[in-house]
Amino acid sequence: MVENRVPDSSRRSERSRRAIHDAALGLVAEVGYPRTTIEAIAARAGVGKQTIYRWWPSKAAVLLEAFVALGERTAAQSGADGAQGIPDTGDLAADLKAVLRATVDELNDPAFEAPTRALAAAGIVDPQVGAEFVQKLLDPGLQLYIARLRAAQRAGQVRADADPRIAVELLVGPLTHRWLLRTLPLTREYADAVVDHVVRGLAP
Amino acid sequence: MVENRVPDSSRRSERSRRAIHDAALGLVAEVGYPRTTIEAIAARAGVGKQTIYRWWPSKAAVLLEAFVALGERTAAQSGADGAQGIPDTGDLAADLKAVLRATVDELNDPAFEAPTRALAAAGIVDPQVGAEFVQKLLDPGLQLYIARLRAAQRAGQVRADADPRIAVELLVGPLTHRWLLRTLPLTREYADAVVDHVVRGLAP
Amino acid sequence: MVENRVPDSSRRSERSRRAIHDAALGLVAEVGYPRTTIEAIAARAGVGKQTIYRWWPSKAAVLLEAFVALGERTAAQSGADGAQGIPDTGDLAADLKAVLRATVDELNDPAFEAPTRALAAAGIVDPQVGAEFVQKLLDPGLQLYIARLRAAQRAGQVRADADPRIAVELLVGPLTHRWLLRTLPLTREYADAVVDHVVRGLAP
Amino acid sequence: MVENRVPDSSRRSERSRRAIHDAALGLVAEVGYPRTTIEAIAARAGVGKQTIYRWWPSKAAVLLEAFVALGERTAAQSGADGAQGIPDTGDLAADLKAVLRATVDELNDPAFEAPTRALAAAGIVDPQVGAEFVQKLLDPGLQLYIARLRAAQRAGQVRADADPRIAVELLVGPLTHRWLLRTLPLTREYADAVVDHVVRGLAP
DNA sequence: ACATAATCGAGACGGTACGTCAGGTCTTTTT
DNA sequence: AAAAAGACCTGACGTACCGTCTCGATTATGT
Repeated sequence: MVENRVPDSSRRSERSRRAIHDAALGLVAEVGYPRTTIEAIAARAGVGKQTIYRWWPSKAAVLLEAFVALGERTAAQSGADGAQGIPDTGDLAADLKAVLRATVDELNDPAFEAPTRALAAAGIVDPQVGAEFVQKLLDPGLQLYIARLRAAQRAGQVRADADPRIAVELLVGPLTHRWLLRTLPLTREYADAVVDHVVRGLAP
Repeated sequence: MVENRVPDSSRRSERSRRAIHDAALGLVAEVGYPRTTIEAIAARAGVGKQTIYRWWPSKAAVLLEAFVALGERTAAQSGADGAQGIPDTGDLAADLKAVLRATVDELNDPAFEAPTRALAAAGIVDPQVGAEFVQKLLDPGLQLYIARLRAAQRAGQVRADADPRIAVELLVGPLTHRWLLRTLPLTREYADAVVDHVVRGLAP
Repeated sequence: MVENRVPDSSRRSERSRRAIHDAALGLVAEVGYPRTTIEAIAARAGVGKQTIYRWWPSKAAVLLEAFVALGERTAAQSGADGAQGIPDTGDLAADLKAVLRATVDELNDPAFEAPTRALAAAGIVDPQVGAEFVQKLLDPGLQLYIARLRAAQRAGQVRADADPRIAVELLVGPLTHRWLLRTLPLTREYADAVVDHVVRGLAP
Repeated sequence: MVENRVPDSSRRSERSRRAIHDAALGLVAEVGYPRTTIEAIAARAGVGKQTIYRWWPSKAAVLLEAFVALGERTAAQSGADGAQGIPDTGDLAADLKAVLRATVDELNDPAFEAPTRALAAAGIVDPQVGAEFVQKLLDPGLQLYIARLRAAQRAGQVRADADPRIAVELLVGPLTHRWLLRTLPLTREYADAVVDHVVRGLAP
């Protein structure tokens, strides 16, 4: 008979969790993901190793959670105003360009780049991690595009038979491709070009 | 003063190199990339560890070379006829669909999937590896698309001001996105849909 | 700034320590000292290598401790009666011969010979090891001789101005010399001859 | 059937042999015996490793030969006058003290100490090496003592029934003991004390 | 208010793999 | 044929982390 000890999460130390998040993010930024070890995270967080193993299944899971938490904190701080959607000025191409340019800037920001790359790579190899990565980090963003595209559809700017989920990938896929594989530099001009092509393809 | 001993590659054992390639590919297929250790590769190849460290900078480099060599061998075997280009039946969409469907099948083939994912992930994290990955594995394929798109341009089926390099990414990016991040299943239908959208966007 | 992590010896596993002792002694007896590797000791003891590196500075230190522990166990077992001194029958030469003959036998016993030679050799080269060797294994024995010689001095059988510490070396040095350097076979007769000469030289 | 290739020693390069001797002695002096590797000897001597393996069975053998050769060169240089024997002034004790004091000085000379200790230790563990060590380095010296003691016997200063070979060991053993095991500092006074005791024991 | 039970920091433990070093053999090219 | 050079297989080195485990020392309820 297996014990299957399930820790009592109501007793969990919030203090330790935060310390672990911070240590993980700090280490990834400083020495890179592969050299960020659980041992080092524990040491820097002033925490026993077991405390990490008790609550997370893998190093990637720790970093993923830390990253999500960071995102939430940042979002909560900057936007008490509410959920940031994609603006709707009526000009679909312009709206998409505005958002994708911001995405380009973010992807080129070293502070975001290192952990994001690490998580993406981990998710590519480990489906478990990948699923969480997509669900927690990627999907929320993509939903906003879908909403905006649906609005454009209702406004008659996009063909009615186009599947918005596919349309998002037409926009985001090329950007991701360049960024992940570093085929060519990821620029705002490139984002604009992608939007132009895609919007033309979606026109009624 | 740095020593930087450079081994004499003219004395290199071709026998060992091949054995290492085979061992690396075999192990990745059997136990997966992360559990493929240099120690195990050496043992299976009947080779000293030093022989690996002497000639390759990392596990990823070994696998990459092995994979490229495998591709070359396969190509040489199947196509004594010559370089496989993308067919040109005059119908751009149909031609692209044919090739991308084959790509979808390949990406869904477990035999190819494991090592390719591993290499892509390694390349995402390590620019060195990434550059080689792109140059050796990705680019040759992309060049074929570019050639076909240029032909279409000359035939007046594609807008003259469209940049073929960007056009390729519009096609390949979305596929890659789905495959790498596993957002949704990668199907032939999806490939067709992508082609349709992109070709429409490229039309004069 | 040096880290110099000192392990907490109160948490040390006595089980492992004993297993390591046994493995070390066993291996030295079976394959000899130079082919007794730390790796093999760890494997045979069912212990991680780090557990050895954590507590001992060198292979020689392990063997030395194991040998001393063995000696203590043997002594505790055979002599609950108490400390074995050198007998004092009143006849100094006879008493010394009795003990030195036993020493000769021990040195000729293959079970003792191999590890003792190994430790002696290690101590000759490494002063650290040598000091411990002398202190733990050699000195206790020599003290007994000194005590016996002092008694003989008080009994008027030895010149009052003779230094017992030097006298011991006159006895033990020649034996050690033959044994270590294998100049000639080490026999009981030789021991007797040495005693005779030395006792004559010490006579008042 | 074993090949047992015996190299043709008439073709041997005297140049290489000397270079190897020098390299071995230099390295032992600089980094100590254990860290003197065959690889390093070959590199410093500008010689292929095989050249060493071809002519010597072990590292110890190389050093031993180098050391003997050095001794011969030194002897040939200083004493064209002839073989250095032990002086015979008629005063046995004084003559022995003179020689043993010189020995003490030599043993305390760092330049001699390192290689001698290394060779002694190697010989203690490996009988092959030990035999050569005794024969080439130790015995020649001891023979001189034996000759001097026989002369003293003839002169009636030493008991006729004393075995000179044993007498030598009574003299040399204690010195060796102290030096090898580092029980106490090896001083000229100690040498004198040993001589006094031994000579008294040998008196008729 | 306190007993009791789980979490916590700490870190020793059995392991696996790392990347390096050297050993001794073998092959190639030079002398 | 021996020698210089050095690649090769082997095996051990000492280190870094892994994930598990035990050990007091805090908490943090729940009676």
